[in-house]
Amino acid sequence: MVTTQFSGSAEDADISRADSLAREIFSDVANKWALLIIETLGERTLRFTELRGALEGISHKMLTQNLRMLERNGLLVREVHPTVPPRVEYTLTEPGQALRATVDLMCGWTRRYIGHIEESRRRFDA
Amino acid sequence: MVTTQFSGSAEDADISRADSLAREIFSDVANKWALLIIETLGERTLRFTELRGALEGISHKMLTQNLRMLERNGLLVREVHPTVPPRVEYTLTEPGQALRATVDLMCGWTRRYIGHIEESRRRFDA
DNA sequence: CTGGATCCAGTATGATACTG
DNA sequence: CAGTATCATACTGGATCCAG
Repeated sequence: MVTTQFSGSAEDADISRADSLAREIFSDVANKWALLIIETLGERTLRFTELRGALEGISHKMLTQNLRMLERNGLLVREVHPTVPPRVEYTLTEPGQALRATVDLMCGWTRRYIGHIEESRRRFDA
Repeated sequence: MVTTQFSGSAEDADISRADSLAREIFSDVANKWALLIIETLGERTLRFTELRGALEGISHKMLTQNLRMLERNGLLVREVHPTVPPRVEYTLTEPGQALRATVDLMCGWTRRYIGHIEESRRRFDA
């Protein structure tokens, strides 16, 4: 990944820069709420409050922070309708949709191994 | 996922229990270090110190914590060789390997969109 | 409705020292 | 080498209040 490592040439500086950037992106994206937002927004465009309801358990602040972060990375777009009261909609971009595909797989993985894991935990906790 | 929701029947309790378990698993797994460990260990069995070297930036404590958590969930096995000095090896299980496949995709995603993202960030930060 | 700002508690994390 | 325990600290995340 992340550890791309071809090295040896004169572009070492570029490579390590790209690596650290990849790390940074990975750290941004590889967190519970970010992935859950991507997953939820994958199905359809949602407003702030709708999203918050769908996520269940996320705080106002967390949602805002993560949305800003995802917007900054270009994974979603924020559309403000200048009405009153304001109406703001969040939509996944193409990169966001692409990421969503991988999140779907993780969700599928969870469903598939949930039994395994529950059993493993029982054994471990004993 | 996570939001499985068939509902309506008498097994609602079971379903919501499964959902909360799925949530829990997802929270465990969807974090930077856990995924990076899975990814690194995917290539081959490693010892504690090797793993720590490969990850670069992780503290002794964080590594231990995450390894315990992954072991508890049955994503990897911890093999202790009773020699002196001790030798402990960590290997991905089948569920672990399966998860690794999805992490690989995330890594691929990062590589593919790293340019997009860098550009998006520049625009956003202005 | 959306979201920024602030305050504060709880937790995560790192450094260090110690054991087998 | 691997791992635990302890401690100090930074940071995260939640609650609340205010504004457009």
